[in-house]
Amino acid sequence: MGRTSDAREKLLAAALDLIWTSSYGGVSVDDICVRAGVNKGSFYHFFPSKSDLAVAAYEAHWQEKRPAMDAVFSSQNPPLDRLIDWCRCIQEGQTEKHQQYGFVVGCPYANVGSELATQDPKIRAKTQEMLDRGFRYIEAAIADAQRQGLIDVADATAAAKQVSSCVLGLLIQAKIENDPGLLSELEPTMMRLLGAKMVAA
Amino acid sequence: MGRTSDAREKLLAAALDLIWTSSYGGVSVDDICVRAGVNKGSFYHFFPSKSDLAVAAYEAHWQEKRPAMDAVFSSQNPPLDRLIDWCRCIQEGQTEKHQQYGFVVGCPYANVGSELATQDPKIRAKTQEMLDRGFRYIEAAIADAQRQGLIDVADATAAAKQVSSCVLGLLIQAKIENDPGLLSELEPTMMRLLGAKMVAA
DNA sequence: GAATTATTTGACCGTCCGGTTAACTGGTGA
DNA sequence: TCACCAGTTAACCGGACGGTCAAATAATTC
Repeated sequence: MGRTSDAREKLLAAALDLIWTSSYGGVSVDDICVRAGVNKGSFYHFFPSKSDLAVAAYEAHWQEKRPAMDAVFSSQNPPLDRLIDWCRCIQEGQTEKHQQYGFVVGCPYANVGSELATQDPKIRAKTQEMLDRGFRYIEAAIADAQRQGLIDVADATAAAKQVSSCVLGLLIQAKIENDPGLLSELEPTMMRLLGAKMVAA
Repeated sequence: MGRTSDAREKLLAAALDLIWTSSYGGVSVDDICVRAGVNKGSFYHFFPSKSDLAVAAYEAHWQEKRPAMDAVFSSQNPPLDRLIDWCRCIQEGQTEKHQQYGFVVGCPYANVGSELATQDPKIRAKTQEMLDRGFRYIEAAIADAQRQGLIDVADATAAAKQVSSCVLGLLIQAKIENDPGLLSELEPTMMRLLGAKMVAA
């Protein structure tokens, strides 16, 4: 009944792309509509507000990236390799964006979270939820590594918190210095934090 | 010749306060003028643009905080104590802001840097400069600690980079979760990263 | 093919945005 | 004392902002 449309999906993709490479406040609803090739009226047919679109866009982005995360953090993969592979994914992803846009763009969730944490409770909570989903992968990998005696940590959950914070921090630093090269420190920082037993490559 | 005025200082203080607790994009020139009790015409008498005010406000903030930093990082203070004291300063500062405003506000420099890195080159560069000033204190403390055999690091500069990234990351995380309690991890994360020899408190 | 309904269209709204202007004011230095 | 000029005032600008709406349209179901 009624006609069908891909306008919703086009809006989600346009919003993610524009906000990620700029900022929430720096992108207008008109900008998003133009990029998506959709009229403003249609925008408000699908989303009640700009912030609702943002929340939906982050959810959609996660659903798209989830299979890749599941692959990297598969229990088939040795725990420390999961973390190392993930570091490489981040580094490659950011390097690609840097080549595309001329900027290190950072973590899409942390970007808006940091921008709007004190202004928009809905977006703050969503950002927290998104980051928590990533956190659980790290936590599981670290817990496995701990069980297998590969690392030297007392509390796997606390260590995972430290690791995820450091990743966030390095991404911000790389964004501010606009230097994707900083991300080569991702893996060594992580391993040092975990007291990983060094093995020859 | 001509009259004198404290409007400039009032504008700097208002801008820092409002932008820190909200965001660059979330605060208008009018907001800043109202808070400062100054007319818009006066604003543009002292500053050519909003972003120029922001840059000046961060510079002023640093000059104000600099004596405290010099005290904490004094060479009189043992190297690891400098870092520990600094962690406590951050924690106390953020807790105070949290009580005042109901929000963890994070690092003022990193906030705008992250928001505008891809949009405003002048602000990106200034943010990088501000963070680098802080970095040098850390670097010096870590180099001293290394010389005194208090920590286990190969490259003091690289270790300082890791430490400052982790601090930034923890601040972002605390802001997004709006929980100043996360900042109690500041010191343990740092010490772990440095391979500090544990001493009884 | 008719009835239904999801989608599209684009003009429109009031407000706020960063920034400008020109006339005015009053403290300061000579 | 008085000329000078840094600082103040408030009205003003064009355009962009997030959001609304009623009419038009097309796909789907029966």
